[in-house]
Amino acid sequence: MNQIGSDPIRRPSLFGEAADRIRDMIVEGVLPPGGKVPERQLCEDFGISRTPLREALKVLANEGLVELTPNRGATVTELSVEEIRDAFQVMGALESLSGELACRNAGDDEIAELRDMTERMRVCYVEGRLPDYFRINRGIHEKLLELAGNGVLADQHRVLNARILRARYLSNTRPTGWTHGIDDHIEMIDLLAAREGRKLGRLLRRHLLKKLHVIEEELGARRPRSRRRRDHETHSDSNVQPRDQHLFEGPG
Amino acid sequence: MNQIGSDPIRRPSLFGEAADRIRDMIVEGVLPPGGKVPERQLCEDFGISRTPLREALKVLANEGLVELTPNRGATVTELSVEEIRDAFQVMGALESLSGELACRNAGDDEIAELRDMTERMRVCYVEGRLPDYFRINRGIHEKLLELAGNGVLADQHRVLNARILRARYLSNTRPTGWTHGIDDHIEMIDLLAAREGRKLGRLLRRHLLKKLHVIEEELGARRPRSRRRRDHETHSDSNVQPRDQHLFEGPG
DNA sequence: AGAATGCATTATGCATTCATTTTGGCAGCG
DNA sequence: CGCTGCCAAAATGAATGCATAATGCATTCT
Repeated sequence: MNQIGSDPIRRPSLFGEAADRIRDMIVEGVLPPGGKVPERQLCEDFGISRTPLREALKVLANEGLVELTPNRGATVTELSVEEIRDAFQVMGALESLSGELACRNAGDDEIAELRDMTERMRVCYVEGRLPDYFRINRGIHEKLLELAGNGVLADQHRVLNARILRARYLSNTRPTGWTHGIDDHIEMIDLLAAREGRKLGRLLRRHLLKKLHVIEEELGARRPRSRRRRDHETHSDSNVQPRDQHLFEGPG
Repeated sequence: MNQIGSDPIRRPSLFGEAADRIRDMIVEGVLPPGGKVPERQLCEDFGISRTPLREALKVLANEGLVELTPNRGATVTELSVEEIRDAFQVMGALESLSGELACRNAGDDEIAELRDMTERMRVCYVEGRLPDYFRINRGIHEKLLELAGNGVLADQHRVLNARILRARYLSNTRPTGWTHGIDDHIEMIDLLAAREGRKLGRLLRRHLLKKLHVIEEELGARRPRSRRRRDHETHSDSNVQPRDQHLFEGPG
């Protein structure tokens, strides 16, 4: 995320900080889905007045993390299985584009750097160091996004990422089906080096879909903690929506 | 955009209205790119105080329409050729997904409705009624988005649409190269009826890219009214970035 | 004379205050 | 015994006030 020059913009603005912190609290589940956002409480915790905090809430509402109901304050948006699926579908499209663009813009040195990161991630994988694994994994995807060189894409990705990370924290990510990630990432580098933009895009999409299915199984196993009374959406725990599989795999 | 029940949420909130109005003013060019947002002035015009208006500005900043610099207020973000290209690339990915999902969810009646809309649009085309043409055109894309049944996608689309509409108003959209739209739309319906999701997705992407090229030519012809001193981005007016063409057309 | 500096004005960010709505509880009634 | 309407307390939305940083201009120094 390098700017052109040295950071010309800093933001010690209270509302920006408040937005970041509340966003983190929502992502990490400190503020649970469906719960009210304690405006007064947060004001005291952050040591700020209501004005900047309310400005932050407006932004978060626009990002889809909280819901503002007139005269009834802010509540953290629910995390339905459908919304998680929706978010992953969109993220798949964004990452696909990210991969295609990265294929065009990446230099050999940057590809080498990514290959190195992938190798390091693989080591973390075999050594079972999850935090480092996730950190490098995130770094790789961010690097691809940076290589894409599309600011608008970066914006959309960042906003959507918050909504998706919520799902991860919600399902508490036990490393189920955690195995597929490595193979995909190795293939990513090869496709990137071969400048196979469209194939890389499709791979990124499938990669993301796998993550979705892992989370769906997690949530299906431990039962979606909300609105499961919508029983017309028969969520059979064994076979989770193969139609999406078909949709995204598609004909090669 | 039908909700499930009757609209449970309305928002007579001042900040929401202010955000919408300022957004429109920016999109329509009333507030020119690079210009300052006259906070005081708008407060008087809207008959509201500074608080809700400032909240609206925070939201618009998050949408990328204005830029907030600490202690120096809000300025309308510049519209560089690069950003327009970026926005269209992302929009291409979103509409592509929209088409794929719509292919899965559309019922025969809805396809018939879309075919009817397309036909009416074609009539407006041959009769040269531009406003109606654009209105129906927009309606078709919105209908596809609705059929996609992905709320997150709808959100992202709506936000990005504002940034893209700015470009259209900026280039003042003379109907240059205006002809291709019809053929594409007829093909869309056929692909939709044939449930060719991926092909429809690719078509929507190409369709959007055509629009981009039209705008790029408009802007290239009448010279990008800002920051053209960045001459390392050689914008040859004749041949506008064929690499994107290749990127998005791709191998069938 | 041109440029730099200090002062006054303005605008911005945040805190505080005010009006309105919602909510919880209680009394009255069915 | 349960339900409805009313009242008080809390909370929310918006307006205003205040301290600080930025802008414009006049003065002064070189």
